[in-house]
Amino acid sequence: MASRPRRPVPVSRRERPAKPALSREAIVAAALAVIAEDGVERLTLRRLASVLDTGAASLYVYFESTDLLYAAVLDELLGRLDVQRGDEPWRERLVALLVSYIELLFVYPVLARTALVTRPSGAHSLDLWELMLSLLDEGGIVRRDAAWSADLLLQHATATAAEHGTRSREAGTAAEDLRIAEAIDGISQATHPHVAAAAAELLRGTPSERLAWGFEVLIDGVVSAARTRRATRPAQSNSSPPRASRPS
Amino acid sequence: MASRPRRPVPVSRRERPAKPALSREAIVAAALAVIAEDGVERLTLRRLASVLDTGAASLYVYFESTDLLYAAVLDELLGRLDVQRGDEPWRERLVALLVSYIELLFVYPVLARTALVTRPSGAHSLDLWELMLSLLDEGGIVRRDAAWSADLLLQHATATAAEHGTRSREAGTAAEDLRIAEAIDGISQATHPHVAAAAAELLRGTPSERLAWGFEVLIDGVVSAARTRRATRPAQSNSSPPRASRPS
DNA sequence: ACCTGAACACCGTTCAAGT
DNA sequence: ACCTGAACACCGTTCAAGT
Repeated sequence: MASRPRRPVPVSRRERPAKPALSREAIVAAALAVIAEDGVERLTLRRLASVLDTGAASLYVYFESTDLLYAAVLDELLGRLDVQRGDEPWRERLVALLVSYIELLFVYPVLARTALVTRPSGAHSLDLWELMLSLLDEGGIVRRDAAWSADLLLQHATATAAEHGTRSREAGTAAEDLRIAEAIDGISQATHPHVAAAAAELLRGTPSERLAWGFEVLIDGVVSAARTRRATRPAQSNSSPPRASRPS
Repeated sequence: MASRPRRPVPVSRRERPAKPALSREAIVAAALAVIAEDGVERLTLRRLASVLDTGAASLYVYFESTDLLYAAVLDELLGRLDVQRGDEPWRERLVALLVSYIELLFVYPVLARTALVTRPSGAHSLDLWELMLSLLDEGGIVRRDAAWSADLLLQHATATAAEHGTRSREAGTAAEDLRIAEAIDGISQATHPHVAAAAAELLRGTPSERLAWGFEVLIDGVVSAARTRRATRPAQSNSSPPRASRPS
């Protein structure tokens, strides 16, 4: 071991190229390495740039903002989603897909929070949407409802991951639980009878029980809404109204 | 919480006292002033401290973190929520309440994003929960479902405000729309037939149409789930399982 | 066109030293 | 206990000057 130099001095062929060429793919790959090494909270432009042996400014050639970078990283991670399911009914497969999605996001709450605002639009997100829409189609949900339903289900999953994932990871979880418990203790039976009565229920259930319940409720709602619409408005027009304007 | 009498300002020579005493109330009031003047994006500890003529460190005597401060500010804003409704049926009043809530949060997307992680637990949030639970009770939703349902409905509203409020306010909205339109244009009919077919539907509808649809679906789901549970598990135990453990 | 160092304009939080 | 200035340890983004 004495003969082995601690650090390979520059040779003609470097084993680890000091400076890989920049590209969207290389940046995303480096981001995954940073996440694996330091956790997703440490994924900043400066940290990422230092791994790539450059300055943060260089990354702006490939991504207009950190949010778009995060979206690309999440899209890459979505490629790891295990979506293959056998011949179960559509509803079970849909729930399984959503659970996989949320479990993935749970590990990266920062990405979940960004995804709420800047949705990934890469190839793997497209695959996810395709699968969700095909499952809803299998379930007999009409196309218009299917599009909005997929959006609703994904938003629910993303928001739950953003909320829950963060809290479970931070040191403040115990303090947060205490704060909520205190708030509940202070509830007056006289002024807030329903909250007082429901307090125990609010804290009840495991996260996965609540998650499963939430998905069932959403899917029930989607099925029920689709049924209602079919019954009351069978001749719904499919012509496109003008592009949606956003409320100020 | 009874309405506090307007603070009798001691008539001194100063029109604007240079240094009001610090307190949770004074800090929240100053935060509302900062928001009104500079917008909610400018609500930082440093900015807030400068309005209060002190250093940011002083605020830590009253709030452990910015998130808890934001939660207190949002709770105060929830006091402005117009919740009085006449004798409409529970469902209409519930939707109206949720729409009011979301319209409020729309204006303060930063607070909405924080509320997703650190829920306000002040007096006005308690009032909101009380009203929601009483409406669900009126709708015949059993207690356990009511608690989880209120949570689901509020999370949906908060997440929608966090997502949409931000986007409509930022300069990047047009760029974001363009990005999505481009992603949709690039969809292959061969590999993603359902997405291609649903693309138009995905962009359709005004925000308020989608919002209304979402609430209807959620409430349908809640009603449907409650009905199913009543039918299939009438003798559900109310004993408390051990405190929920969070998935790692 | 791509890349860079340096600068710009900020952050939240902690802490020793006051009162 | 409350308050403070200063420091600590960072941020994302822009821009002029390179190649």
